[in-house]
Amino acid sequence: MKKREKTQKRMTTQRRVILKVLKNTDIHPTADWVYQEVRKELPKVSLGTIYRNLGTLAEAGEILELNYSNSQSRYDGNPNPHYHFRCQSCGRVYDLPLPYRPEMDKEASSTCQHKITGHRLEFYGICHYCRRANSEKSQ
Amino acid sequence: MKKREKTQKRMTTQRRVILKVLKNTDIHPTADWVYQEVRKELPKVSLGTIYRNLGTLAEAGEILELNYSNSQSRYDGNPNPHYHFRCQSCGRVYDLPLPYRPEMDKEASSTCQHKITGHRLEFYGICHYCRRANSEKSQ
DNA sequence: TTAGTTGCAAACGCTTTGCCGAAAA
DNA sequence: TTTTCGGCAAAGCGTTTGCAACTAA
Repeated sequence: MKKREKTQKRMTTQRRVILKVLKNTDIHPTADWVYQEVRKELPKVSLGTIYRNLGTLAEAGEILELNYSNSQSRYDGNPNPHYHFRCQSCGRVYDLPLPYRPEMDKEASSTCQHKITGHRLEFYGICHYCRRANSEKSQ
Repeated sequence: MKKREKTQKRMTTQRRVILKVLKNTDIHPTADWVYQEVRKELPKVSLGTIYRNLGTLAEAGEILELNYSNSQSRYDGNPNPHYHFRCQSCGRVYDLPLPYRPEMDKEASSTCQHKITGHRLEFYGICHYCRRANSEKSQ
């Protein structure tokens, strides 16, 4: 029951380009990758602006921040809840075409006294790209 | 089927105390909390030693590193796969008494070409402790 | 006009690492 | 004796923030 932020958000050129970049890729990029892309269009943009806007957009529910793992966050232009696969070899993140299961929250709620509002599920292993690279290497 | 590390690990006083501290709590502490606890017994221990040993123990499969979220890692003295609940208000992590579901890996595998070896599932919301604190505050 | 936003650079916080003396085996 | 490990402090790295100028509304 958090009170809505009072400050209203402005649609700036920078925010528009950042959002566009994110909506047009499915690689779940890091903040730095977004920075490099946005720079192609707005050469003077700063990394601080990228972070600030990614935060603003995530807070507004327009994108997802995938901050599993304590190294870098990755961002997803698709804000609908869905599951991911993360490659332990290269770090890439992929979407998985699995149905989202809100009933798991209910099941979990019945086992404890916490108020459960959602869950995050991430699979890991070796991605098809790295598997191929490895089998080529070992030949 | 990862190849065993060649270098053999020594059981030092520091490592023993760190492991003991972790096995005797269920709060999924941060490295710094472990540091403070270990210092009560070994006042000269350094934070670097804590981090090195937590890494070694996690690699050896004796503990789990819960590095969801890109802030601080938390550590779990129970190395068996299980699910957690994280409070979005205070950051505490709790175990959930839900059965672990290895069959989800098979189901996910059938939807893609990646080699899936496991998954991590974390529920979130507001913990019972914070709920109580909030309702008291608003009275 | 005015309150949110930007670019810049410095600061931050957690974690890792290099060095050398200490201690397991 | 050999080889890993620990204490210390500095470095690393992704991210955040303070500030003055700028700009959307």
